[in-house]
Amino acid sequence: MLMAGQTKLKAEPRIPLSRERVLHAAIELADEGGVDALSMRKLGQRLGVEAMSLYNHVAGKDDVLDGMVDVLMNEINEIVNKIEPSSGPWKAVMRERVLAARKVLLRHPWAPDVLESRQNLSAPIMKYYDAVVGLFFQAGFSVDLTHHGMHALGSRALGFTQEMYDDSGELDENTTAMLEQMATEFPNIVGMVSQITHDADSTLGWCDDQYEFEFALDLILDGLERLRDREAQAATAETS
Amino acid sequence: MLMAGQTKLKAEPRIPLSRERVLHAAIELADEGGVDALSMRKLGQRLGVEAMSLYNHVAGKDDVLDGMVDVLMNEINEIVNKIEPSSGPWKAVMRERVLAARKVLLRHPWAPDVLESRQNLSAPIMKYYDAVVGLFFQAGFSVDLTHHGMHALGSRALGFTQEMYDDSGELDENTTAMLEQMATEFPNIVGMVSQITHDADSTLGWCDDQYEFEFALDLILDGLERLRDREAQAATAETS
DNA sequence: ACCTGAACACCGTTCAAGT
DNA sequence: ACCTGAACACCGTTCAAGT
Repeated sequence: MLMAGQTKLKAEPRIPLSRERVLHAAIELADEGGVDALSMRKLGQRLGVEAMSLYNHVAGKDDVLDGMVDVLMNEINEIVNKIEPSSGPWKAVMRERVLAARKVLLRHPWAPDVLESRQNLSAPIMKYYDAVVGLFFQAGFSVDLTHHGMHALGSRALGFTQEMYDDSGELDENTTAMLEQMATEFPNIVGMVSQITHDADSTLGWCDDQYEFEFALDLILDGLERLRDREAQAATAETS
Repeated sequence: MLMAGQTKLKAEPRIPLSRERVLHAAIELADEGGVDALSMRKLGQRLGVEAMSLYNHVAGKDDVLDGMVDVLMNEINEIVNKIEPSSGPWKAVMRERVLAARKVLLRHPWAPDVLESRQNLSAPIMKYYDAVVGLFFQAGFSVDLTHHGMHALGSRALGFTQEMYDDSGELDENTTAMLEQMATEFPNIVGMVSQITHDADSTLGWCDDQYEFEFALDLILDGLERLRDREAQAATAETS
């Protein structure tokens, strides 16, 4: 007899909990506040439920993190698999794939951290790497060179590298004063930074992550291609 | 009057606490049990003191982690600075430096994690990078190319890369059976792995981290050198 | 100046209890 | 079958109190 009143009072928590809903909430939480903001208690809170209820749909926090990666990788796989492997030279295709994956990853700042922290052999990740390996094969790379290439690319194959130096720092009058102080201690770095910022129009944000990523990616892909051609050349020389 | 008895009873905790002693104990703890095993409470326990006493010598846990990195980097700097920059071709010198740094890092499994987790601009790290930048300059690299080269190397300049795939896995009869199952889902990876392990003498540990690291390092250094030479060639062509 | 104990605000996870 | 509340064993850090 109170049914009407009940549905009116709280219409939100009608959708039943599920593994998928938990994972999506976890991704939202991490997108907003970073991986540190993700706790089982906050996750439960966001879903309008006690933290302990989550354990009915998820094995524990590790399982949540693994699941988040799988959701993300499925999203990436769906996108990169639309790229036709024979739509152009192998390098262009590889580039397009990697940069498409990167685009997705950039929307999820927690992804590099989480990806690197786990021993990752889940199906969606394997599926991704399998396609990359396949692309090398199709381009005539030997098994060995493909293997080394995968290692050389490392996390770059997925579209990211953990940046060691965050140089998005603004160069206000404070830091420029500090630069002079540092000039004696780190003459080469200071020389490099000051010359680059002087040449550019803007003094802030003196390097472009995207550009640097593509530079290194091309460096590696070009190098691998050269090794492939050298290998092929050596093989034909042997038979002649 | 009880002094003799006191010194006999506990002779160990005579050395007074200090920032340095805290940091070295932290490194020991992390070396043994990984970074997760490092807590302020356990750190205090190891030093025979209440956790809260540490705060007299250290600002907090973040400061401990920063300090650990600095201790490590000082050790590395001391070693790599013994390498004479003009003792050979730039690439050989760079290689030797990077691999020497790597050797130290390999003794501290927590280092990659901690290094990547902090926004690192401390003096010992800057000192390290400054020497690398200096080496590029000395080898005739332009400011821009040096800059891109630093980014391309990334954490590799320090001697490590966060491995995405840990393939030290042993291939026992269990996993080989699994491989066949996976063959349909990940044909390229399975093909690559099986062929490589078949060619090699041993079926376990089918790749050598050190070899892969050096392969990628050489790939990048070779690529950078080629770009440097092309730049120089373009410059002379312009003047003639 | 240095160390301590109790306390606070958090964690992940277990378990018996509820419906 | 699913959710809850209390509890356990941990965190980092603050603060008043001791010496």
